[in-house]
Amino acid sequence: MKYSSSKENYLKAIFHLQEEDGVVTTNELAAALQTRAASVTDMLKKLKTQKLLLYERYKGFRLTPEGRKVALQIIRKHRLWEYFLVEKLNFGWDEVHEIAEELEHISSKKLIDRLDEFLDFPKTDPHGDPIPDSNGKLTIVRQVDLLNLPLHKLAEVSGIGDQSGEMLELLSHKNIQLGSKLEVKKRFAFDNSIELKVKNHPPITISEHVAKNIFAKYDE
Amino acid sequence: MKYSSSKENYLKAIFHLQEEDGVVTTNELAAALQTRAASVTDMLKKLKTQKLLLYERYKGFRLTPEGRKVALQIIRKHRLWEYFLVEKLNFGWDEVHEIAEELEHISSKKLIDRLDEFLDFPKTDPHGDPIPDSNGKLTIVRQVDLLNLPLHKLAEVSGIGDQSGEMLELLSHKNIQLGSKLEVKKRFAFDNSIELKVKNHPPITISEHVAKNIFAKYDE
DNA sequence: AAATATTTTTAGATTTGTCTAAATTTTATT
DNA sequence: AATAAAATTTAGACAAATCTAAAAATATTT
Repeated sequence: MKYSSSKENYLKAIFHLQEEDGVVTTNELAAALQTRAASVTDMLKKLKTQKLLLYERYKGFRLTPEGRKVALQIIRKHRLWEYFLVEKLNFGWDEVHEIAEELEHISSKKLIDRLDEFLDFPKTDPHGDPIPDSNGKLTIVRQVDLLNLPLHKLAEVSGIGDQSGEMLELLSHKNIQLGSKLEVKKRFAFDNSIELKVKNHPPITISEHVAKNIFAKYDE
Repeated sequence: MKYSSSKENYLKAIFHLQEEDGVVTTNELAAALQTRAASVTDMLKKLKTQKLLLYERYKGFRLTPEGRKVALQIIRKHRLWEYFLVEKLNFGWDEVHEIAEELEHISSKKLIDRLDEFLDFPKTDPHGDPIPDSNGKLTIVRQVDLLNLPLHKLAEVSGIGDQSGEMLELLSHKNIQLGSKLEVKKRFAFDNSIELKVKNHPPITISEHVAKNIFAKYDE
């Protein structure tokens, strides 16, 4: 089935807001799409008749499995094009969004699968967001602090909580930086300290306090 | 200025029909765009108010310089995307047209100039049609038989008139085939025979009769 | 040049997506 | 629980692009 660019944009926006908030409201969606609440209501009714949305007036709405599938295809296209623009055409990661907003509505599935192959099946876009695969399956990337990272799970450092000079000095000494690949080797119940293995470096130990302030992401 | 996909399609179709026929009629255009004559008239009026078309009712129409410029930008985009699809994504030359019909309406000029660079500034698309440059300038490709090919002008064999077995045998022996790059080194007034240099082969001589049946294209 | 045929245009409708303003429903507050 | 506030929906309108059917202009044939 083919849908208009406008419908695709609604589906995509609902999907994203659903992820964030759990529930989506008409006003929220209107704000996200830079349009009016009345226009949103109109479109919700259309999406409902096409069975892309479960919707009852005044009672809120959410995507059907089919609506979710369509949304994921758009997101796949958006993120693959962004990757292409940055990696092949040398755009900066901050200037690709607008162009990808247009490219994501090109309909050919074959095109996007070939592009995926050409780019060597990237797993995330230039902003670090995951790219759904050809079947619309999204590898969920969990982001947790190191206290909650499962044992022996390979993860990538994606954020630092306390960014004080002291913390950064400590991290630098322990060879931990954004993008570092690491895994938790052992936890000590006595003081909740953690033994870590950072890729290409010898094992180290960090305190509970430090562990709480390092965030890492991993495939589910 | 940005124009709707529909307007861009009209401009492109008028440009192509103008090239072919010199004059374009409402019915012709309707046929080319798979639409009705009444719809064409409606759009012609809109294009006129936007100064993209010179048009008087019942009296025919033609593009203004501005309309031509817009048409050439669309054609540039179409052909660059076709080249990309064939050269980078391994599509067959016969399956790219439809996809390029969508891609040609992506608006970013920066995108298309970067793509051009990425593709190493190709001069023609996979069908051999010329790609307008960033300023909308179209390198006109002349196709002539070898009797009329200017001396020392590098050209590419693009067609064979007499396709008899005898002719093909002769061509094969002389290492001439579709796509061969060649130039005329000398003409002999005595019998109108021609000395040719085919790329990567020693010089050869062909008769007037043979020369008349080989067509080649070159940049003007 | 009159009659006929063809082409082109107009008039009026339709569809998609949007809008404003008013009405309705739900939620929050006194 | 009554009232006020906020959110949502309806009603009616508009622009873009298209359509059908009828009218007008041009071209062709007798």
